[in-house]
Amino acid sequence: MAKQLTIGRVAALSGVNIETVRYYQRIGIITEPAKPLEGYRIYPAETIERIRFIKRAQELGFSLKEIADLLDLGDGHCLDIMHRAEQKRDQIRKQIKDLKKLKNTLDILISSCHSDKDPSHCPIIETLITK
Amino acid sequence: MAKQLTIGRVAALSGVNIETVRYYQRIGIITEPAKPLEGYRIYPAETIERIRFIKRAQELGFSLKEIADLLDLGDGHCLDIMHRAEQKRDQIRKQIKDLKKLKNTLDILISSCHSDKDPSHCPIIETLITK
DNA sequence: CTAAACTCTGTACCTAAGCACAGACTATGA
DNA sequence: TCATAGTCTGTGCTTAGGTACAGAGTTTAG
Repeated sequence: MAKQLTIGRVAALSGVNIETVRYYQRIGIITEPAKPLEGYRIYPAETIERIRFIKRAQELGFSLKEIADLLDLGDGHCLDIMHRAEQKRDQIRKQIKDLKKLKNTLDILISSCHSDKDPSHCPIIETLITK
Repeated sequence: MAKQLTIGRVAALSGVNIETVRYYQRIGIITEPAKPLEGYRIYPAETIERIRFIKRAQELGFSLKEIADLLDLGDGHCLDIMHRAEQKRDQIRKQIKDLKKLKNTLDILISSCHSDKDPSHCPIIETLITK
């Protein structure tokens, strides 16, 4: 019998831990094949594609929940998908903005240390305490 | 008897949930006063300052673990504190860089949708599937 | 004095994205 | 044939930062 796609092979071929495959099944983001009366479950090759899809979408910053939505959209209209991507981009934009503000604050605090010559008095701690 | 600082007042005055105070005690980031033989625990006023410190440091992007370290540094040298702040700034810098890259990728994908006139074929899905 | 409000203690739950493992079963290679 | 390796099922643990009780005791305001 030719090598069938059991769960371990699916995991190896898609580059994830076997428990991750099971986890994806539990949360319903991939389908668990029916268990044959004897032997192990056999997976269709598309499962591997699907897991790779999930992993790449994760790299784009999508959560598994969001990816589930994307997958439900299935062969939906390009406009829908684009809309999700735009929302995600807006989220990321906002995150970048917040982080820049944070960095700015830290920059100011750090440079106030540089200009301070007394080692026992720290402008950062000062700022954290009084406000 | 004048109003004593019980846990509920500490929480109210420092602007956090009462359970948050208990949580901070559990993880050892603030000290739980000894329980008197009768009555409730009474907190020193410094506890309020400490919680405010923690909250402000959180706003600067520090985790509770990192804040615990900061607090352990106590009246440490300004240079040490500055060093922590610099490390945090570097982390944030990297985060910003990663997010920008992500945004860039999304920008490209989104604009490829705009230029595509077939609604049943989506360049984003295409990109996620094939790679 | 009594009811309402508060505290204490311990435990369980939440999200997100998995990882670990025990015990039973099954398949495969030599 | 038999050891090794893989699968199945169920459950519990992880990080981070909390929140949400229940049930018992305590304090306080009216």
